[in-house]
Amino acid sequence: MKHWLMKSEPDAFSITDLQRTTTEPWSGVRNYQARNFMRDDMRVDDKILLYHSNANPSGVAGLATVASAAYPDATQFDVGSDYFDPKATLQSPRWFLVDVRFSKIFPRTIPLAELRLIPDLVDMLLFQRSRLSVQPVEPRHYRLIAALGS
DNA sequence: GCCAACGTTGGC
DNA sequence: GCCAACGTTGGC
Repeated sequence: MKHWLMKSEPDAFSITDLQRTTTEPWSGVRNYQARNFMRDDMRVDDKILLYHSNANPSGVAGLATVASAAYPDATQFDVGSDYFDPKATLQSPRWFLVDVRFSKIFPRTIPLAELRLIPDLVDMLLFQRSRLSVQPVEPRHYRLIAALGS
């Protein structure tokens, strides 16, 4: 099983929103590397750290799981959507997503600034690739952060 | 709101 | 294929 970190801006879609909808198509990812992780490497039941960016504070807000295999992101075909992509076609979709299932809200968000101070997390990809919104997480990093949020 | 980091686009 | 210009992300 793989472990992931996925970001959302809580003003747009927070972990509380995910709790309410239970399962959500993770639409709007428009970065090729992030797409490739979802399309090629994610499996149902993989574990996810849900990260809030542009938040107060930014940090890991809770846990989720992968709830589907990858499939085309419908918003790429929707002219009215912010995520519309004129170069995408039904025959050859450019953007893919997975469904994400709520599992837990942390009692408090673990702030990025606090994660940076934890010696066992120094090699987390999050710190070097701060703009990658879907990224793999080492199992030991996942376990440590999940424990912090319990 | 500022700005650094960095991913993408497009001319050549 | 290189790289400058540009746009976006995201912390603060």
